[in-house]
Amino acid sequence: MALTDAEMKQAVKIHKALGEPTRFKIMQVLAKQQTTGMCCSKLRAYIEDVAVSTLSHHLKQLAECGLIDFRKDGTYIYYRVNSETAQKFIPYILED
Amino acid sequence: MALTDAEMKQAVKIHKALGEPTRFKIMQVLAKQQTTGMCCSKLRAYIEDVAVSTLSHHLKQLAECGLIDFRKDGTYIYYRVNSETAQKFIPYILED
DNA sequence: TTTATATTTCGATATTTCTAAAAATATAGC
DNA sequence: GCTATATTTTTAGAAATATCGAAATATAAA
Repeated sequence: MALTDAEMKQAVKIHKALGEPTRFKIMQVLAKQQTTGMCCSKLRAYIEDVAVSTLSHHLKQLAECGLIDFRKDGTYIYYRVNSETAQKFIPYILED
Repeated sequence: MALTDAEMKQAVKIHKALGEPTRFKIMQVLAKQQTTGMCCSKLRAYIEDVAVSTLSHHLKQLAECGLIDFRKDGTYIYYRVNSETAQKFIPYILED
């Protein structure tokens, strides 16, 4: 591969993001809903007790490092795994 | 893959370890010295200004999550990447 | 046994991160 | 316009982490 400087910085951010149990769990849940995506409040049902605001912070961090994408639809925002980034840096999370 | 509970915990630890620039750099340096391994003081020459004690802490953390192994030889301790763990969780770091 | 070198552990401090409540923003429907 | 719902941003405190220097440990060599 031979990472560029930018890719190395992204890699560190990605690992930092995944190095926290709640965010790791979020990624696992989203990895199973690849196609449709999932909104913040629905995601919350899958995650152990955590405030919505906290969840929002985590989602922001996952989005900032490129691990997830989102699309707005009315008042909802649907989040889903960015499979290109995931495939590149953490392929194991996409495997069944 | 379908990670076991223990593997998920290890994965979080691994990502936390790599989510810090100095430790990420250490892994990159060690990934190039696969066969021989490298001792703490030699490693230091490759890493930006950091105290030996700090380097030691980082190496301990990388070893605890299974990313690196070490072998003692006199007063030296040679560290090297655990390629099985690396291949499983962060294969990209082993490529070229 | 003394000296030198390599590494780790301890203790203290500075910084970062996580978390949640409250306030703010955005959109939809009435 | 007002109300309700979904989400984000702000703020602040608590907990975790990174860092270093000094002391401790381990081994080798003189």
